[in-house]
Amino acid sequence: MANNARFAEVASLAGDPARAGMLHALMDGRALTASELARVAGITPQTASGHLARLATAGLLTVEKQGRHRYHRLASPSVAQMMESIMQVASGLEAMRPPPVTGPKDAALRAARTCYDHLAGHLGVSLADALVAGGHVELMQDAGVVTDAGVALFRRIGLDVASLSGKTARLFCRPCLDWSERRPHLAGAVGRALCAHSLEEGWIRRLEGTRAVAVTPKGHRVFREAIGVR
Amino acid sequence: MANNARFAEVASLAGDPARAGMLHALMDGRALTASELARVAGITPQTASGHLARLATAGLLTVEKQGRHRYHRLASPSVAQMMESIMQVASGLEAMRPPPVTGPKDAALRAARTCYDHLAGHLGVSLADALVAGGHVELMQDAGVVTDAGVALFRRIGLDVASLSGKTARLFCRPCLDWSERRPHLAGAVGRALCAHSLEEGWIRRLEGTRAVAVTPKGHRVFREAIGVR
DNA sequence: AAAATGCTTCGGCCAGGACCGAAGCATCCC
DNA sequence: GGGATGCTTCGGTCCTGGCCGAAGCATTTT
Repeated sequence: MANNARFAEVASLAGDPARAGMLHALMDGRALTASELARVAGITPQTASGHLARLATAGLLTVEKQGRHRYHRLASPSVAQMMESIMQVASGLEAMRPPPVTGPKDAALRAARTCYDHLAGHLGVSLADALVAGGHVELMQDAGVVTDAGVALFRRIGLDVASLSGKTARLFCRPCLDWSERRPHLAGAVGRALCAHSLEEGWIRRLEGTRAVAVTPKGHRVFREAIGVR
Repeated sequence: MANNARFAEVASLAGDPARAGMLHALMDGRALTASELARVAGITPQTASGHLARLATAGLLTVEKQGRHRYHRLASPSVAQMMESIMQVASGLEAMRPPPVTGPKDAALRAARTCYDHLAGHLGVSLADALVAGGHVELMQDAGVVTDAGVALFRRIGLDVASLSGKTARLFCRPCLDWSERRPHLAGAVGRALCAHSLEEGWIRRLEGTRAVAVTPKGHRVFREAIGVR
């Protein structure tokens, strides 16, 4: 079965610690240079170069040449979703394994981070909870929809979710199980839009070099007063 | 980052061709013995035993001892979903790679197969298409719902989907991109129920030793007349 | 031009792990 | 009991692939 070979190729590509580290670093959707990726993976540039070449020719990454830099990013959202689902399984094991070693950097990640294109961590889960509690979103295991009240709420904070909808009248969002909180948060078109909007409006901002984000004072206010978090 | 190690462990576990083959064989949700799995992977029982032990201690598989047989199955749906998402990425690459080598066995798989707990392949996609065309299901990229007309349709063929719904009034189903057809089919609670019901009613039956299924004459009739396939 | 920076290619080292044959336990059957 | 059958453990071979140092290109800077 030729398919099996491709499957194994992709999985083993993600299965090397150094490459996994680099892929993780790219999970926030940005493009990073080869040297930056070498640093986060803790390997020399030569070694990283080899890894990146393999990932690129396999189609997991796309490379953009710019001057003497080469910017790497995940080739598609489906790669990010694959990463998420592997994390999902990996964190599931964690439950019955040695205690979670939580460093200070880890704490920031747990508090709030981006999950490729949407918000995750404690912040992501809190937002989802508040939206569900307020009747703005209905979530189930496999899918979710934004209610009419939800559409109104999003418009109030300056986000026109109605324009995200395709031919259908309904507005869907995808629940995404959080590996640290073990509860669903908002992904899909709505989650992506909310995350992007929050960055634009300055409600959150990225922390240098990680996927972690910080909630600004303005963001605290909006999330609490408009959405009802906490 | 300790998480990274777990991630890499899981991915590399899936990244070995022999193990990938065994995991694939288990994607229909059934439990298989060690020797059966050794055969599908094309390796000796000793080698398979080692692989299975690793997969089990890592938590990807659960083992059930029964007499002198040991039955192995995927530990959880999240493992199946991980497999799906890796297949997704792997088949994405296929687009720009050598032509798909389609053997006769592959043809059966493309026609109709189970994807862990729901129907995929040409059959799965056709069913989804027909349900959407008939206004029984609304599908978008991230999620889908069964309409009132859909609930009635499912009841007509003896499937009480209303009982699947949790606390919410709505009935969700998850779209799952098909690796052979490149189009979405029905997964999630509704997809699972439809697949199980079809097996019970004898509309489809499993082909020995693979994930492929055959549509029976009775099944052809039901799918065509009640759901409007083809 | 010359030097610095970012990245890649080459060559060689080394460890992890995939594989099988043989042997050892269990369990079931006669 | 004796003999199949299913599975595992052990020991040993072999090869893939990850890693780095050194050298080689390409681009930008001085």
